[in-house]
Amino acid sequence: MNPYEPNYIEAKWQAYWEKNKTFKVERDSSKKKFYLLEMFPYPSGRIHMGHVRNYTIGDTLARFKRMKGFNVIHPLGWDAFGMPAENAAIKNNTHPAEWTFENIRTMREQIKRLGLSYDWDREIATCHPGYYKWNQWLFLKFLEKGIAYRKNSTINWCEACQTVLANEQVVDGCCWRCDNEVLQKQQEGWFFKITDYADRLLKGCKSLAGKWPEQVLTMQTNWIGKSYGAEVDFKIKDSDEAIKVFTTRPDTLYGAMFMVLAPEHPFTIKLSRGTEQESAIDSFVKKVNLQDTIARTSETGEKEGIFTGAYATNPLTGESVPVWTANFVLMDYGTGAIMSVPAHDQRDLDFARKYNLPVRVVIETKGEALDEKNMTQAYNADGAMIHSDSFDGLIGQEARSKVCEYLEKEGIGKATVNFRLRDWGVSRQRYWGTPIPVVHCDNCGIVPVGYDQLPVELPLDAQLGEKGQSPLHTLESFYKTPCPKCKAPAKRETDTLDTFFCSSWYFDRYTSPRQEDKPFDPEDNGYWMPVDQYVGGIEHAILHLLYSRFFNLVLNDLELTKAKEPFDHLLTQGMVIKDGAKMSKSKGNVVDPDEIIKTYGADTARVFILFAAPPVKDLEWSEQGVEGCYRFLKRVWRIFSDFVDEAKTATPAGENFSTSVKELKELRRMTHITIRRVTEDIEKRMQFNTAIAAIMELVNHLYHFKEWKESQDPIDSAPVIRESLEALILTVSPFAPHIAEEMATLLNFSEPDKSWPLYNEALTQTDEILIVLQVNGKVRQKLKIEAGMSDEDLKSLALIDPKILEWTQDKEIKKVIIVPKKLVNIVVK
RNA sequence: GCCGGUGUGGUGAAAUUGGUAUACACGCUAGUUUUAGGAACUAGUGCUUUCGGGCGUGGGGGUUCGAGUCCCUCCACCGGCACCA
Repeated sequence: MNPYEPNYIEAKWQAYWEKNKTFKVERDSSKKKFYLLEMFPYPSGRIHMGHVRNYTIGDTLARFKRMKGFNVIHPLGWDAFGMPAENAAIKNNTHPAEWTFENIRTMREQIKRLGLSYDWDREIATCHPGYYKWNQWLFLKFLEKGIAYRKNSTINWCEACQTVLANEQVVDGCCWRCDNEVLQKQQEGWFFKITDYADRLLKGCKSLAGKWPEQVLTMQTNWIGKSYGAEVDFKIKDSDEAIKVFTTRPDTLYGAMFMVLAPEHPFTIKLSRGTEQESAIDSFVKKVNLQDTIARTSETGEKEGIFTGAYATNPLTGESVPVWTANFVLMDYGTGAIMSVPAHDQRDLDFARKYNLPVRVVIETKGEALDEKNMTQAYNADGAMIHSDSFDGLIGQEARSKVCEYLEKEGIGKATVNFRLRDWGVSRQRYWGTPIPVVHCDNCGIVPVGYDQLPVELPLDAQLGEKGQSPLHTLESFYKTPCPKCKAPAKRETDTLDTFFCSSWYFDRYTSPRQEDKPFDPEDNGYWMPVDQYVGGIEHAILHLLYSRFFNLVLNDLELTKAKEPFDHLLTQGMVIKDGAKMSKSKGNVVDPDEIIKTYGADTARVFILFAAPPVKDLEWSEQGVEGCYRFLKRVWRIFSDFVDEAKTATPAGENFSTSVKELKELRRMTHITIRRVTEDIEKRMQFNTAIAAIMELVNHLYHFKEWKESQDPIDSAPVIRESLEALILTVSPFAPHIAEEMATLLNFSEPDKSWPLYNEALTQTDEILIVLQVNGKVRQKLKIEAGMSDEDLKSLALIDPKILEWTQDKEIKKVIIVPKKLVNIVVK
């Protein structure tokens, strides 16, 4: 037979799959569905190893589930709007659309060379009007529902990208995309009320426990940042107004010795008027405003503050407390004002010491009593309340509840919760995105574009500004439009939507990608959703994965979708590493997938990527490792070739087959053990590296079997060999589908033969089992015994074993522990 | 600081329920074959040893007949959050 020629085999099968639309699926309520999805790529130019890893993991699972009889939907599309297209367009003097579609063409071909089982009829590109029309449609629904709203606020601005960024898109004070420093600016824009969904998003996190990586759930939980506490009113002296504070420690209220307002708090300026602090406050506020927010909110930043000149009343002690303002209090968390309890909060203590403010201990410590005058470490653990009137003695949660009850009764406060999560800013001052479908009219204000007027098309004849400014702002033919309501001349919104909008529901669109009258068909969506298994990088732990969960809840409320969560199971794959660093162009350590495919074939690339590390771990690229996998596939091909003639016409050994030849029994056992191991490794553990290792062992065994057979008089082994080869082909097929298809054809498989093989438990058993004999927990002997031997017989056998006797003679046997089918441990003294 | 994760041969890794530590692969060594290189095949490969054995899963301690696995503690590295009241 011919040598293994991956290029020939792979081209042949890829053409076959394409021509026959092998992986096209339709809704079929008689079949159990499985939705397998990988995070869709940004068409950046060419695919990289990270993509290959992502899609290989997904494809292996998709193929496995298909063989298991599921109706598997496995789509791919393009996250096609976004900045890089604009940057490339400016650099190469082309148009973002041209650049994007050219990249899609290139990457699509590359992806096809990997032999991935996609239903290409469901392909989408988010920059296509047929897709973004529905972005706009959804935006209008959000507007109607009050989820989308406009406000003027402090926003994150990236000067390099010339656009606003959402909080989730600021990483360490820098732009997530270009890594330039992010500035704060006052600007009006569109926001989504993700904060309204904070609690439901949090509850969802709990429901996903065990199905999503714990790390991702923890990150989302922290990002949402729910804290339980109380809102308390501190009456301003000589005024009817009160300052509202949020605290997580109402049990320390008796120790609140002063208050601190954020410099931006309206009361900061207001309270200082008419006091001697007036001008000092003005210059302090000005100074803090000039401070960079990132530096201001870093823990190492110097705490600076100043007295406002005003006093308020501690509602429980009735004492007058001075009201300060300081740079470390943030306007957008809680109420923008805090009560300071220096004895029980480190920041407050540092501040009190710096400005000589009083300290009072109101929580009893476990160890040494605190020294109010000299303490430098605040005591922030729970403890019994002291110096707190009738509350004395109450501890922790109970203390906090009792204080809240009292506050509520007196009408001066209440128990409340606070979130760290902020609303999602979605306006982008960019060109290559979804136009926001509203019109600004001098008479009518903000007017939504009619549903029948969608899509508001992105003009393709626009010229990008030199610095990347969006041409929409200056393109009259785009923005000049009559008001949809009063028909007077008006101006279209020229900002576009954050591209994360597109990726927040694309998985819904896949369920009916060509639907023309709605974003997707509810029946299709109800059948296919949720995504059963989502595969992607951890970098979207918060961004895309949180936004999508939020969208899904809104779509639930709009009665467009039913699934409670969009992604039932999530697998976050590790990075691809070479020479100790993530593969990247800037590090110059990239390996081109095309080159690997050309040299070794896609099957080798796939097997290596799955074999080198479990999916969740980082994967170290190794050319030698790739060669090892190539060698493995060549070994598979060769052993198959050696046996194919004998096996071609045979009926595989089945239930009723029996033989007394030890080697044949052993090969059958190996075959069935392999099926079991591979099945469980894929299905229960998603550990493809050990699944492939198991197949390697089967192949090694087949070589040994062949060697044995050649040294014997001819025997009829065809049914057993056939059974083994079938198992080999089928178990290897999710990993290396091309070689598997080729071998299946050479063995004349029929379609039903291609379903996932079952193992026979009885055949995985041996007649003889190996028992480990231990003395005091140390291995001293290994014994082969008959499988049916009783514990008693085994014990006697162990005790008279000469090797064991060497260790037990002259010693008292205290105990003998027998673990069935595994070991005997003799405890001596 | 808080939360989460990781730590096993020369290397990537395995050990699923507390039961033979290092499966599978890479590399290396020797051999067969080959004009050579390569490839393929065979054997060996944790450390140590007085050849009985002893030691060995980041360090220390504990529970147990038995610990890579459970508990305590410390160290190193990675990731996230962080003046969040």
